[in-house]
This record gives sequence, structure tokens and C-alpha cells, in this order.
Amino acid sequence: MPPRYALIDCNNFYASCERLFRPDLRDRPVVVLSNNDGCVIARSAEAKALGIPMGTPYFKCRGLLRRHGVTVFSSNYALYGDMSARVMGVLARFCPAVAVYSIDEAFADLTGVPGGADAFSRRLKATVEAWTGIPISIGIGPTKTLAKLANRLAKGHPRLRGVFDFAASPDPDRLLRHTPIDAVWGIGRRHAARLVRYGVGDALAFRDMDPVWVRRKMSVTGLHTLLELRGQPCHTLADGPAARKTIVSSRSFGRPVSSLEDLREATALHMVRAAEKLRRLRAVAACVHVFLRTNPFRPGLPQHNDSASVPLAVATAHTPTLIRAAHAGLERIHKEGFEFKKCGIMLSGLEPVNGRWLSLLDLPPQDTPTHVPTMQIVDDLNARWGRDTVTFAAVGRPDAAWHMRRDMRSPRYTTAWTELPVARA
DNA sequence: TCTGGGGTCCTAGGACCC
DNA sequence: TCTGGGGTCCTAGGACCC
Repeated sequence: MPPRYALIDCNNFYASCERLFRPDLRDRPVVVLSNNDGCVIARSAEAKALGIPMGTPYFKCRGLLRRHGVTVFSSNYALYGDMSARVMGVLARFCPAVAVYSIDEAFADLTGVPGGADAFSRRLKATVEAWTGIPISIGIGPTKTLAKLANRLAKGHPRLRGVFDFAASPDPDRLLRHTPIDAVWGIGRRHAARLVRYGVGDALAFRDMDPVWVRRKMSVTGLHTLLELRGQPCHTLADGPAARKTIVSSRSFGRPVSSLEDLREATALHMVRAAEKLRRLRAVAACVHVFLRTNPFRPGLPQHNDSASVPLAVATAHTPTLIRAAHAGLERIHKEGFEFKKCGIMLSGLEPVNGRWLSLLDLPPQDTPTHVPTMQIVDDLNARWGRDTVTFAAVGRPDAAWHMRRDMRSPRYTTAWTELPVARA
């Protein structure tokens, strides 16, 4: 039996989350902005119909949004993350095998499900929607690439009611011919433009290209896409997110920053977040990277982009040690006289905490084993009483001017006791 | 005034070694 | 005059994904 992959994803996920606790916004245009209220990253169907493009800078479409009475939200990742976990929980409960692919998508292996993939998927869709309130679409195919393509069709044709099985089509070539090349999973803007120049404008034409040419010009990843369109699986379910190799934390500033003092605070805050994630993964990091950026949209201003890497003597998840390393790197790359727009840190050389190599001779004094319980206590307090109940002085004041803007954030309805929705009698 | 953030994989080319 | 060849490791840059 050929494999039956499903790609299950949430419709307009962030916008759908925002509407969950705002029934007054049902059937209304809603958009969600990126961090710092920078650009539009999610739109309800009604907002899409108004012609608001994905990724538009907010300041460029503010007038249009206001004219059409669009409700605008800053991003609320506490809410989206929690709703995502609920949706994924339902999928895990009913599907034989699931691989979470992103905050709003998962692949599942539906090979051999009782009653067939289509009927199973319709029941699954109804259950997710009833239990979480988040609408989803499901595409099914013999490969992940075709499941993605089927998902796109399920969304585009209301007649299909949100579920489509590519293998059920009497004329699959026609479906491929009507799929533009840049809508194929794995073909990005650059390759799409190039293929169009060669006269390859849709998925069918790409499928029938010479694999040798594709391998040479688009590397093995392009070849895999081609083969998957032919129904030959190159990606298995387990292929998804393997063991993480890096952790990044970075943000644009709410306003430009120049002083080393502010940059030290911002860097420390990024490191606090990254180290929390590191410990949640039960991992330690062997190397710290720091980077600084000026504003690329202001080429008239003096530009300075740089990064520094600081290897650690011993891989660790100890926040103060990691902050010290980041600050050492920062001092190497900071220069006076620039308006910085963004900074960030990256942790690399991740390894599981249990498999960790330890040399007693090389152990720096600040990384003695007694600090592991210290970090454990900090994490436990913050889990019990809320984020940043206990934090580090190096991060500075929470009201510092450089923090990101998010003036239109909705309440954290499902994750903060103080922000629960209130029902009136 | 105002343009997101976090990841992965692949390849080419240089450094280095024998 | 003349200046190997092959393997490995690392990094930067490109391309893609959400």
C-alpha cells in the first residue's frame, strides 16, 4: 500500500486565535502584526478579500485598514503557542503518527486508517474545530509535497469543505497544471523566477523536467521536490524537525539604540530567553554568538553590521555564564556613533545535558554543579508564578525605551491568570 | 516616525594536512 | 625552466521553510 501523508494546518492561524475570544469579530476583517508592530503577518479571510497583502509594512497600509474598519492586533505569542499545543494535542490523540512541522502545521501518516483517509480526515477536522475552535484544512497525498499541494487545493475550493485527497483525483495532471510553480513546496522566489524564464510556470511542467538538469541547477533539494511530484517519496514523516542545532533570540528595537549599556541589557535579555529554551530542551550549548545590525532601510545612515563568536570552555545552560560570554562578544563588535536597529544572540554546539563532557580540571568556578539546582529553582519559580517572576539584574528595567512596541496586543486569555476572559452574569 | 523572527540544508571555496 | 593530488574541515552565502 502506498503511504498516505496528510498535511494538516490551521486556517489563518493567528487571526483565528484572536477571534476565539472575540465573537464580535466573527466574519469581520482581522489582521495580526509582526513583532514591533512592523508588518502584517496574518489575515482573516475577510482581510484577504480586501486585498491586504501578506508582509506589508503596517505604516504603509494603516490608512487602508482604517478605511475598511479592519481590527488590528499586535502578535500575542503566549496565546498562539498555547492554542497550537491544544490543536497538536488533538491530532496526536487521534492520528497513528504525527510530526509537528510549525506552530500551525503538522504532517501525519494516515496509511491504513480505518474507513479511509478522506472520511478519517473529515472526522478529525470536525473534532479539532469542536474542541479548540480553530478551523483547519487537510490535504492528503502519496508524498509530503503532494499532501501540501492537496492542502492548498482544499483551501482554495469551498466545494471540497476543507479536505482533499490528491489520489482521489481523476485527472491529477490537470491539478498540477493549475498549480503555479511558486506555490510548490520547496520552490522559492528565486528558483520560481528562474524556472519561469525557462518556460516552466506550473507544477506539471516542473514535474516533467529533466531530473539531471534539476539536480545540477537546484541541488538535491530541487531534485527531491521533482521526484515527490512524481509520487516518489523522498521525505519521510520522521524527517521533520530533528534534534535542534541552534537557538536564536533577536529583536528589532522599539527605537534606535547606540549605547553599549543598552545593548548589554538587550543582549542579556535575549540570553535569558535563549537559556530558558535551552534548559527546556534539556541541552547545553558550547558556543555563544552575538550580532548587531543598523537599519538596512536607512542606507543614508552609517551602517555597521558585525558578529562575534565566543566558544565556552565547558558547554553549559547556566544563564550568568552565558550572559558573560555574550557581553564579551558584544564588547568586541560594538562601535560608538551608530544607531543600532537590532541585536541578538545565537547558541550553537547544542548537546543533550546527560551526554555532556565534563572535565574537572577545566571546570570554571562559575559553572560548578551547584548552579544547576539554582537554574532549576529559577525555572520552577517562573513556571509556577509566571514568566520573569525571577530574572537577572543584567536585563535592566522592563520599561526601558528600547523594548519592542506592541500597542495592540490582546489579553493572554489562556495562559495568564490576570488576563482570563470575564463572563458577566 | 513606521519594514518580524527563528530555523534548516546545500554548495563552493579556502585552509590545512599528508 | 620547475610548482601534485586527494581528503577533510570550516565558513560564508544562498535558498528555502513557517
